[in-house]
Amino acid sequence: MVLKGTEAMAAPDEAARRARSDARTRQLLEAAARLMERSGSHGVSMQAVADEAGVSVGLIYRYFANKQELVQGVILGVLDDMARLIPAAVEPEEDPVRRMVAAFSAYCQVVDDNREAVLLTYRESNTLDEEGRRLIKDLEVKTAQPLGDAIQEALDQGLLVPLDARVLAYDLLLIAHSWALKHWYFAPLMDFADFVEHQAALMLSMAVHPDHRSTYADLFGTPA
Amino acid sequence: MVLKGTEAMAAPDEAARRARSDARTRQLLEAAARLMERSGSHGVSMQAVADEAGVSVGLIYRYFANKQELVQGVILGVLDDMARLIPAAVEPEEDPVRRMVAAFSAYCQVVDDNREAVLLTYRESNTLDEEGRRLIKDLEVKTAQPLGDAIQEALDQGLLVPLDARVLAYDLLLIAHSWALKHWYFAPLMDFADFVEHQAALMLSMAVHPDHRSTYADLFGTPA
DNA sequence: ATCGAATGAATTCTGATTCATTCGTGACTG
DNA sequence: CAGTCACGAATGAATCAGAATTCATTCGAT
Repeated sequence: MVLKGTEAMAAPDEAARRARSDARTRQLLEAAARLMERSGSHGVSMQAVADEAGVSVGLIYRYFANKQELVQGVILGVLDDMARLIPAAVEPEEDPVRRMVAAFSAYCQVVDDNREAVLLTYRESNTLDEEGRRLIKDLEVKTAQPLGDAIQEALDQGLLVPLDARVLAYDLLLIAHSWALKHWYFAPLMDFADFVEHQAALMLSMAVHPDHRSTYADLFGTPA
Repeated sequence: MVLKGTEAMAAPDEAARRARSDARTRQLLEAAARLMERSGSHGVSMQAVADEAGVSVGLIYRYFANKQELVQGVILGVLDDMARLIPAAVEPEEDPVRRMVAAFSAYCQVVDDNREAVLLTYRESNTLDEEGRRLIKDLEVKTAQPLGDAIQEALDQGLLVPLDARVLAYDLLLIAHSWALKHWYFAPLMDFADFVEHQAALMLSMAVHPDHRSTYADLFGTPA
């Protein structure tokens, strides 16, 4: 009876504990992200993260085994955001070419919203262990998936010139990243909206089959 | 007379000193580059650099005020290589479109030869101070110059569709970098030669004016 | 004999990690 | 119902480690 009693209690207890623990984890990751997006993981001490989160250093070690795990958590958080937001943006579009543009725009938007975090991914992923790097690569490939799918669809429907969907998808992913990576170069030339429109127009003039260009005239913009 | 004598001596002395000092500087930078390209600047101690170069730690501080200056030296060295090699590769070509391809190929080649160093640039440039970052940005822009010039020439001769030369040049620079940045993704799909050909073909199908495509049929390759 | 070059042990700093201690809460008992 | 017991959560000062940097000393060439 006593045993059963503690078991019955245990379930809700356990749930409550997990909820509180998840909240703490999120709180710590948010604090770490705020700081690291500004100064990189090496520029941020565990003490600083603790201060930012309003807790003590020791507590961090209850939730993350060491600093590397904390950094990895921050990066995975950003990639998770992308993996959620991009499919959502693509979904409403019907036409494959318009899906391509939607995916690319959404990707750019997420990059713009997380510019520093994208840089963090490039800066820090090499400091992680093999396992961590694999996770990050897998997630990144996953974020490119909607774009790749749209391109493949468009190819299948004969809307594009012959090309390798995986390569084009990754080129575009990289160009979206470049809004963060080379912001110092692009930002003086154009604002974010121009960047997206211009790059999307380049992509389309490159990829869309000549027979179908007229269908998408509205997407081509008026460069230079 | 004594004064004049020491002055007369001073000139050759000074030259010899500078020569030896330059050699040391190069020796140290090469050792540092070898190590850092493998493990990033944070993974390499001054002691390790000294060992690799076969000198003592203290000596490094005679040539570089601190570690940051050493890291900065390594990065600037890579960019200097690029600034030298790329113009040389472009120079022999006459036709602007072929100059574009030559510049892009050369850029890719330098990236391939210095894959780890390119990564180093992305990883470490944020750890430098404002002055160092400015230097690096300036040099990077300079390496994109030959490509940008070729594009502008081609534009002026009406060989391309209307586009912004600066943006296209930087997109291509980034795609060349991607051979290092995303090597884990591209390398399983294709070898280096395929990468260059495929990406160059994409660029041309994007940029070359339809009226002139037939002129460059040999460059388009046969994708997918 | 002089002087810059080179050495490397000692010093200092920085910041990650630990752990003995305290806190807060919920449960049990008399 | 007050008292207190148990236990996980939280603290933060102390420890530890790993480098960066310094500097008193030695070396080698002119």
